[in-house]
Amino acid sequence: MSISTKYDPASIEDKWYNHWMENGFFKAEVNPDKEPYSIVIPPPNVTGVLHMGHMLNNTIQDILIRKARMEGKEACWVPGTDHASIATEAKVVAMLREKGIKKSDLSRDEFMKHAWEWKEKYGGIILEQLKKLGASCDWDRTAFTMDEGYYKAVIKVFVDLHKKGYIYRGLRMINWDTEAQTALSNEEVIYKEDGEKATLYSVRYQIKGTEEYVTIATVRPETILGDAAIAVNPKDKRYTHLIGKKAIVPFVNREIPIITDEHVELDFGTGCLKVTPAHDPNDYEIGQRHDLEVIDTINLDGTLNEACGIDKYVGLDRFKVRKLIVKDLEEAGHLVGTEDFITRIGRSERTNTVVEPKLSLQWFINMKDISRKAHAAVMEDDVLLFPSKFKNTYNHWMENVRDWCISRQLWWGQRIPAYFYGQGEDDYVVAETMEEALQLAREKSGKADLDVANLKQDEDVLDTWASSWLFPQAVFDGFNDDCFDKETGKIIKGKNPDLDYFYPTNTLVTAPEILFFWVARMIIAGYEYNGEKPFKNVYLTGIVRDKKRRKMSKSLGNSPDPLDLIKQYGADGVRTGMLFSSPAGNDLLFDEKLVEQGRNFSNKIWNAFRLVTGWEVKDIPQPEENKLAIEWFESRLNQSIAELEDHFGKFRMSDALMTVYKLVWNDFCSWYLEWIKPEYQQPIDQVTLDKTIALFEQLMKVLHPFMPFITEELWHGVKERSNDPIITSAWPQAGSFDKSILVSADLLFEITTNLRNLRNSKGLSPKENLELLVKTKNESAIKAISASIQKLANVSSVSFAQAKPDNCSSFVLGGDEYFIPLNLEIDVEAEKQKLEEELKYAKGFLMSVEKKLSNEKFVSGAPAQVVENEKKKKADAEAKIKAIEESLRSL
RNA sequence: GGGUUCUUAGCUCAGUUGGUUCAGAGCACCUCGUUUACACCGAGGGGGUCGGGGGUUCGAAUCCCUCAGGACCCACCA
Repeated sequence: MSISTKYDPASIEDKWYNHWMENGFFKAEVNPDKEPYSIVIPPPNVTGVLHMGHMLNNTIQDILIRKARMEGKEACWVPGTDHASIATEAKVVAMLREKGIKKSDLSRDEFMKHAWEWKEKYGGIILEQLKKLGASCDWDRTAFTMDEGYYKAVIKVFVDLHKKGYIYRGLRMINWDTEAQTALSNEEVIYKEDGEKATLYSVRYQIKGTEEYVTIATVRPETILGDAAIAVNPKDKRYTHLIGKKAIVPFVNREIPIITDEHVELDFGTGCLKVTPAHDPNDYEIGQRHDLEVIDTINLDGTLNEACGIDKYVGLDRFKVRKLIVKDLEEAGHLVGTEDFITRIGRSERTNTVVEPKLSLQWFINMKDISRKAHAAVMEDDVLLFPSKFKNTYNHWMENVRDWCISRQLWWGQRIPAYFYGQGEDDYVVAETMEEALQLAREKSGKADLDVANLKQDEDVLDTWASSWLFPQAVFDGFNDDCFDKETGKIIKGKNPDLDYFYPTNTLVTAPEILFFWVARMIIAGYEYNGEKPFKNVYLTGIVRDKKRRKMSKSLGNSPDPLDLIKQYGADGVRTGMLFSSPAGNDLLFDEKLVEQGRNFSNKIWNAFRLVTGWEVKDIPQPEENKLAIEWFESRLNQSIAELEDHFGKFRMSDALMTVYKLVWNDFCSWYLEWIKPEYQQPIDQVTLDKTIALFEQLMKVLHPFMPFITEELWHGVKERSNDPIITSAWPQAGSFDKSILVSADLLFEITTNLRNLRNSKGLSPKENLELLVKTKNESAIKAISASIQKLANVSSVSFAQAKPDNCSSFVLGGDEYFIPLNLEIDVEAEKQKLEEELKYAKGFLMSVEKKLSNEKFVSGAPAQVVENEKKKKADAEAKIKAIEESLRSL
């Protein structure tokens, strides 16, 4: 045999991927004769690189799409990338900085030119990497969320939602990233799990006209200069006498009122809260309730401004000022004390800077009404979440849905199509183009002489999610002018064949982290624009962690390079490795050993192939036992396929793989092949070989979605079939199976195992021939499998006996006794002990069964079937006990 | 603080409506084996009483209560 004993993935993976590509097997188009099956990829960041999370996620998608393709569906997997405005802009800014270019020195157009250049250069690397994994995406459909059509779709939706009254502009306290200088949505603010160390400062404020002081506690003393009030709880008796009086802000000597508000907690700090409406969300709300002045003392870049009233702080960073002011307060005698304090500081997901609450004019989508159908869709199982536990989370979020801040103070993204023609807050119009805007502006302002020069487009761009939430429609060009009706704000059916055919998509595979960021919003957009869900199933993968349960991250250095892994273990090995340990909805504890197991599995398959294709065929009769082996494996295969379908139906991918894994390794390799394998260097009969190859082909098919490369290679290895690749072959259907054959084979396997065990314990070589004598009431059952017993257990003869011959070892199965004559000294004591242990167990078991059966309440209360089963158990146990006792007696 | 959820062999997990020996799987582990597809292998084996306690029931890993310990989501105390 000249083929290597090791499977070498590197030598074939590119070959087959190119073959699939060249033949257009990944392409999907409208085909009325076929049922569509579509998946849209969760678009990775355009400048991102492949990490383990992508590997898991895309492996699952590829499995689903390949299976659907084999099932004869028009399988369409749309790939794409996301422009990821903050992340990408940050990268571009950093790149420019390295070149010595400041963003602030560039015009918007110049910056965008750099950004596009960057995108062209680095964008899409991640998609190339996905090809190495075997991803069978329809690459001709590759989408980008800033493509021209996509860009227009986003703008159309903004205009439409504004028209429908869902979009509004408002002054709100938002999360401000002082480094990226943009607003962030709540979801983009990260709080460290255990909080962060901070210092809680106690500062005293003098009460006007007295020598009395109130002491407040704060972690942000730099905001003192923006204080507008001191608040106490109305129930707090300690301060009742101060209510209505004025306190004096240190240094600036502003007089601020002492007010009461329920928000203040009695037992925190001193019970006095300084209220800084400009720099704290809660304080802002208190300010609203009490009509307090908003004194904004912090600039967009995090430095203090003139409003703080102290010249020496102006222009300094908030954290520097904090240090300075603490020192100043101390010197002035206002600092009463400090203590260490653990608090939860919000940081920007993208830049990691401490988020500054900031009042600012931003654009929002009012979520309450627009999300109603999307909420119901999940609750009523129109959209299914896997695992379903996320239904609760989804429900909770949707019930408390908050308005979505969609403006970002960046350049890289879809620019908000709002055009201002005056200084007033309301002096703007929203339109797709400058021309339309001009017309609208003339109408709204009543100034017919307005021209383009008088219009100023909003500088901000939209949140990235405000583009990716349209992904399922936009990738099929669902907002083009033909099918998107601007009057009704709906996508009309019958105008876009692609969309009509592939939408709604079937399954979305993504991470739970973006259930609200993305999934919920896509569902909202689906109902808003198509009046229909964007996908039927949502499979939520776990997070890939290392074996210590730490999240994989660059800084920890615990994340392997996926491409290295593929090089080392093969794409199929990596795919199966990832899947071995990813139960639905649970985190994947990644361990390279899993990938090793995947590689080993590839090798096992490879060697089964070598065996099956290595025999010489001769015109000889088919051995009796081979017929049984084939019948048995056919039944096992059908049983396994049924099980596999069940797992797939429930999105239990790990279990699905495990079913196939065990079928191949245990049933096919360990039992079937040993069963039919000819003696060394002996030929095989034609019938068995043909059947075996056919069975092997079936195995390759069920393996193909999991392991596309090796299965394609071996599919072509067993037969010349240039125009008939496995990727488009027909998925096997689960046929019926003969239960009696499975039962019969189980007995065969049990006998074989017992005999192997005997050899093991007696130190007998597997090569040594043994004889088997059976005492049974059902000789025909043994006769049916005796040839197979001889083959599998290396037994020279199987015959029947009425009593135990001398010098035998024995075992008991069911009510039957099996004797193996040995030319050895039998250790009678050991045999006895073994049998007595079995007897003890059997008797104990019988007792528990009898106890149940003698319980009248059980017999009358339990269903007839259950009682019947107990009776059978009793009879079986009795037969077994009898056989063991006989064995013991004859020792 | 509000909510959701989990705790089954050394590890990662199955265990559908309580009842077929339901206590399972894969990996790991131990013993033996250089057998003629594969040592990236083969054969065999030992491990848990289902987080603790209480209850319902003829019967509970499976239902209820309680305690302990995780995880996640939301909100957030200056």
